Amino acid sequence: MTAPSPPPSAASARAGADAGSQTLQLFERLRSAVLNLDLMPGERLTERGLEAAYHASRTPVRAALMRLETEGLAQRDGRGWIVAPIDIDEIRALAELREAVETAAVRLAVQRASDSDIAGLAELLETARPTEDEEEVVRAGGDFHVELASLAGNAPMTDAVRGAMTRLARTRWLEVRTPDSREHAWNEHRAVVAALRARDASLASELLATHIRSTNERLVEHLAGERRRLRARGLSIVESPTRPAS
Amino acid sequence: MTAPSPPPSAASARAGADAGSQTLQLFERLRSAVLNLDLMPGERLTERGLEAAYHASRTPVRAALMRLETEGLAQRDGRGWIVAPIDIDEIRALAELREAVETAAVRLAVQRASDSDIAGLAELLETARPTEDEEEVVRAGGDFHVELASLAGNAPMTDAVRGAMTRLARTRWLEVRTPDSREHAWNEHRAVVAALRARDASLASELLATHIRSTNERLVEHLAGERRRLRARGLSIVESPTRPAS
DNA sequence: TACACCAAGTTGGTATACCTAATTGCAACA
DNA sequence: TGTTGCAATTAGGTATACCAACTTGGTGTA
Repeated sequence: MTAPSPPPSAASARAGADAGSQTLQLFERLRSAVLNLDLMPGERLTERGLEAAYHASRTPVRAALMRLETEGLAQRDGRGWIVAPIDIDEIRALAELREAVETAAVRLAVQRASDSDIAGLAELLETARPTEDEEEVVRAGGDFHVELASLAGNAPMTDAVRGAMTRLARTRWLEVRTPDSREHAWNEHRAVVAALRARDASLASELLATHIRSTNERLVEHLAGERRRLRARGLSIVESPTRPAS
Repeated sequence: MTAPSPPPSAASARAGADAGSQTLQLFERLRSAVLNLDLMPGERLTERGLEAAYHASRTPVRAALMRLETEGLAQRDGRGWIVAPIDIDEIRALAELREAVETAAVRLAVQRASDSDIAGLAELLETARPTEDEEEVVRAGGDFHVELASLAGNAPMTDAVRGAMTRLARTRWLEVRTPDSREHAWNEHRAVVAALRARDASLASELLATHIRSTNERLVEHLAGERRRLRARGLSIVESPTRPAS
């Protein structure tokens, strides 16, 4: 196992220095490595390997792995750890969850969001528009959905959406490859904001549901179609039999 | 801090013996202590105190605390830890999340659940009926909703419902105090199963939404009303200003 | 009496040593 | 040649020592 990110030059063992910073930084670095596919889905992770690669001791490594596990980015594999595989069934399931939660959230947002809240969301959308940087587009797309959900003023709902977007983050970069689909998604986002601004809960909800569903369908089709090609690039995509419960 | 559960008589430091068992047992004991209110909401937890009280070392204590944090049963408080307070706004928010997720789940269950799946759920309901033990009723009530959600065959949805029920577990015992409300909730559960059996998605969804909403309203009213009395019993209930996001 | 200041204790963060289970490799034997 | 068995290695689980930040209590001075 090699260090996916350049290790800090002087990560000397300053025990206890600026509390939590070490653990948080390590977590962020591991998280980025997983999301950037520097650590490939399905890859084995060993605590001692990460310890060496990131110049941290096992305690913060374990803490980071546990946090990654709760985010669905790492999993236990027997006694050990693996980077969470990309699971096409999970992607489908998360889309269903998102549709349920986000449509409910936007209905609440219609009631609760202030005009300035909505203006802020619209602004976020506008500033994200011109970006050509793919990574930035993906991040902005995820942010939009999280910000939209947050207008419901319901923290657990926001957390649920954020969690789903995190789990989907590694695959969503696939969907924005073409400028077409990029433009398409952006227009749908704008339509949702317009309906929200018009305080039309049913329209906003319906537009959002359609957006989530269609975007996900394209993504899943793409993933299934490109499966062979992606595998050749070292990215394996599993398809677990639908498990009724976790 | 005293040991809320009887410490194991011979919890000698058998390092590494039966892997994970120590950590899991500690987690379960801490979790039970929180859910049983042996550790009171808002109470300070220190890693060294728990280490001493439960005869475990800090490593599994920290792991257990981190897991409790992801379940919403413990929180960071500055550098330290506290048992998660009972937050009436969080309860309201979780009810909204549940309504969104569970109604969507039951609609999916109408399409996907087999007759035997539904029969199993009905059986769970029947066997839970005669129980007079309050704690058992609460557990069964939570189990019902989780099992119902699981019939959608969507693991993230099931996890979301389970997580919400866990966060609500410490307050739900309040709602079943009267045989009336107990009976009431049980009847509503039965009606949902009947609609599910009849493959009537809209009816099942509507019944479930009403059930969740009305049960939660009763609970929140009760909590607000009994706030003073509960505080006298050492149970403080906070009401955080609605935070738009976590 | 009030307040500034310092020392001791407490606490979470980190590093690391040790334990046992599981895996791996090789060798001896059938 | 295939299989069994043991030893070395690896890896996660656990215990614990040490660090720095923070808290607390008391003391001495203004």
